[in-house]
This record gives sequence, C-alpha cells and structure tokens, in this order.
Amino acid sequence: MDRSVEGNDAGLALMAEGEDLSSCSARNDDDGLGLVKEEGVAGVVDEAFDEALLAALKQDLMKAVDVRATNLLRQPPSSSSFLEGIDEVDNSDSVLLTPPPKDKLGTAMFDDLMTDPTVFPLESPNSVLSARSTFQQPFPLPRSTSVTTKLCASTPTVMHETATAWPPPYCPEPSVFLVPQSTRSYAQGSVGDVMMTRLFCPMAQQHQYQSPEDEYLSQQAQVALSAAAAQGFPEPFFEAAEASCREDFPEHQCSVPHVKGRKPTRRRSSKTASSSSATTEKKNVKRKAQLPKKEQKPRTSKYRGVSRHRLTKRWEASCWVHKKQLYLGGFDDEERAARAYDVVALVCKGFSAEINFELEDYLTHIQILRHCTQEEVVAHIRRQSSAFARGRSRYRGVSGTEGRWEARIGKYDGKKNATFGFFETEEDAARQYDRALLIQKGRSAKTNFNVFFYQTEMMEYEKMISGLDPEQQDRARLTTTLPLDAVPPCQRKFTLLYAEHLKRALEFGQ
DNA sequence: GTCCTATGTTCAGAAATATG
DNA sequence: CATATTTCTGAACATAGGAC
Repeated sequence: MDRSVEGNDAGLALMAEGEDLSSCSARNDDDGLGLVKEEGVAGVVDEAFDEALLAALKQDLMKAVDVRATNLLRQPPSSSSFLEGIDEVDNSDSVLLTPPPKDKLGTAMFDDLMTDPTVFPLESPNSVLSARSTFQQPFPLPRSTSVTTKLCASTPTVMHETATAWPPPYCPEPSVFLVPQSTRSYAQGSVGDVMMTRLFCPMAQQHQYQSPEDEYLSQQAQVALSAAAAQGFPEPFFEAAEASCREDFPEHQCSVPHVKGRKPTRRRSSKTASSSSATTEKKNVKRKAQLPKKEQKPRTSKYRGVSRHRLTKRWEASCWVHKKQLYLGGFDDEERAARAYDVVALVCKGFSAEINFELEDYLTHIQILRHCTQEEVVAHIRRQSSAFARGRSRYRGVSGTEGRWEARIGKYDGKKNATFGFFETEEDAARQYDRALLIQKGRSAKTNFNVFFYQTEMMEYEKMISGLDPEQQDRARLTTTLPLDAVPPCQRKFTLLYAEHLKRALEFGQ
C-alpha cells in the first residue's frame, strides 16, 4: 500500500507520526521532494544496520528545525516557563538555575515548535532539505568569507526579517551560514541554501546528464531552484551573492560530478561488475596476465572501500575524498563496512560514486545526510562501527556498572583520567562524556550522540538565562555546569564542565 | 587516583589498479 | 604510457577501560 504525505514536510510529518523512514522512498513532485512510504517494500538489505543509521539520521532532521528555534531565541524574553524557576544570583560564585522540566528538554521542545506555524513561517523544513540536497558534498569553499556581510548589506529590506537574527546571539562568525561545508551554526539554513541553490543549479543544469541517477540529480536541482525562488529573494540579492562569492573564491569548483578532472564515466558496483564492458574486461585480463604471478594478490575484501586489517582482523572502511583518506571505522561485518563506505561515498562524491550495493538502498539516507558536513557524515558512520565503544558500556567513554556509570576521559586539560561524574544511566554518562569531549576537541569530537543535541541544550540554556542582566548571564555561563541537573556546583569532586566552555566549543571547535 | 594494557586512530607510503 | 585513484600495510601514537 502506498502512503504519500502531501507537501514538503513529508519526511517530518512521517517522523512526527512515529513512522519508520527506512521503508520510505524519495519522490519528486511539483511540491518538492517528498517521501513515499510503501509497506512491504524492503529498501535495505541489512535492516539492523540501517535502523541504527536511520535513528541517527532522524536526529539530523531536527537540524532543520533549529532554524525555527533560533527565531524563537531572538524573541524578547518573556515570562515563559523557561524563565520561571530561575533563582537570583546567590552569594557564592555560582548562579543557581533550576532546569526546565524534563518534558521541555531536547526534542520535546522542538516538537512543539514544529507544530507551531507562527514560529518560522517562511519555509518548511523539507524545503531546506530539498535545497541542501541539491549539492554534492563536500563543498570546497573555505570557512572564512565576507560573503554574508556583503549579502546582508546588499539586501536590507528583504533580509530584514532574518538579518535581525543574523548571526544569532552566540554565533560570532556570520560566514558559516553560507557554507554547507561548515554548517556549524544553529541557524544555517535559508540564506545559505538559497544562495547555494542559485550558484550551483545552473552548473548542474549545464551538466550533461547521462544516467537515471544524474537525471534524479537534475530533477532535484530544479526542485531546489523552485524552492529558492519561493523564498522571495530578489534578483539583486542573487547577483550580489554570486558576484561576491566568485570574487572571493575564483578557484572553487562546482561539486556536481565531473566538472573537474576526468570525464564522467559510469562505474559499476561490484554487484554488477560482471556485466562491465567487454573491452574493459579484456584490457584488465590482459593487464593481469602481464603481471608476474606473485603480484596477483587477491583483495582482502570483495567490496570497494573495504579492507581487512591484517593485525586487528577487522573490516575497515575508508573513503578517499579530495585526496584525503576518511577513516570510517572498523566493522566486524564486511557488508556493514561496505555499506558504510557506500553512504559516505554517495554523500561526499555524489551519485556518480561507485558503490557496492544498489543506489536505491540509500536514497532515504542520502536525502537526509546530504545537508550534513563531511565531518558529520563520517561521525554518523563511525558511531555505527563495531569498534566505537569497546567496553562494558555500549557508549564510548563510559565505564562502570548498572546504576553507577562513570564518564571519563583519559587525558583532559592536563589531567589523567579526568572523571566527569557518576550517573544512573549509561546514556547520561555518555552525554557527559560527549560534552567533555566537545570542549576538548570541538566539532571534530567523536561523540556518542549527535552534536545537535548539545546545541539544543545550549540553546535551552541560553533561553533560560536570557531573563538575567548581561553581567549575570556571563556569570551564569562561567559558573554553571552542564547538564544543569547533573553536578551540583557545591560538589566539586569531579571535573566540572561549564556552560561557557561548551558554548565556545560548539562555536569555534574544529 | 594511578598504572597498565589492549586496541583504536591516524598517517604515510608502497603497491595495485583504473583511466585517458 | 602517464597519471590518477584506490587499496593495503605497518608504525607511531592516543586513549579507553579495567585493575588495584
């Protein structure tokens, strides 16, 4: 049975209804890109793996909603429930904050926002996704750019609504909004998507489509272009954006496949390798025949991007992007490693990438993942690898026993085995480990949970303290630990993580 | 809190393979 | 055949996790 969800919010609508996206397929129609749920259609071979991956991907969808939340943040402080319960500054060096009720934390808060059309009426989350999905990752623009400034300056009226929140209060680098490669903000979204759409759709259209996959890309480009037009940005905005972008980055390449370097060639997956062209096969046979016998070493894996580590005996997946090797993790199962490679290859190299399984297996993944940075995609994959956590806990950085889980990092701020507290649940400990790791390593931290969880947390925290005067806010950030209900400030037994540290890590981390 | 060990991660470079 | 890309390997380093 076919179950379509109308409009551009299809994916989120299905999510909201608790539907399993793994059995959805992508669909293009006049309204934009949607999802079609077909019961009884098994879209994937390794269901367990995909289930885990999709669970992580669903969290990523929340990213789209972050735009709305940012909007909410800039609304004047009110006597909302978040502000209630904030105690005034006490006489010690701490600002005591009462956390918002549990049911208002994290995604629950965003669920509310999602159903509120007044919060962010300009665009639907899925139109953002559609726009993002037009571009192949990685997008090779450097991080620092003055484009945003120019954009805002050139379009005072149209940008007015957004410009007041641009950048949001705790994101000091305006440029990040424009560069999908460095989508490191809460509010990256509409402007960046629109501009990128504008810049690269024409290039995509110039590309000579040669296959169904390319045709699909072409359709997506059209859809995204419509979405961009629907945003209502005027021509001068685009012209200024494009001109300044090209001026700043004359060397940048369109990441639509095959614009640079070799001409497009359709490679075959290993599944269909047997049907590759007779000429190529002949050549290969000839070449192999020319090699001395001892050099004809069999590959350790029949899958692309997968090799068996000689010492660890694990299947390792790695993908080369822009001459840089991306380590995707070690896997006990060869096929899982192959699928990990496939997902990353498709996201980072586009539909022209040679993969191990059918492209159709990954359409849902790709639709969701293509708006993520390369780093984020790799992080997703790495979380699924068998070797991610290796101890008693299924989470990294967590050890202990039932009811008393410790969050610990071997080396932190010059200390050995810094402890960040004991927690009742593994999840709480894992999150605390994540926070510490984010502070230590910034965005490159290999966290247990998606980094957007912590961004959400920071946003909630900022929202909470927004009613205090600036001085008190600064003090709150410097003296209050996160999570708000985990480590009482008086109990300085553990290494403390201050809100300010996490905030800075999320903003500046690499 | 310290120590130790196993193993995960990263990287560089050689070898193999693919492509124009 | 030249060049680009991918695969494989091993070493060095980092660190998670357990034991005490």
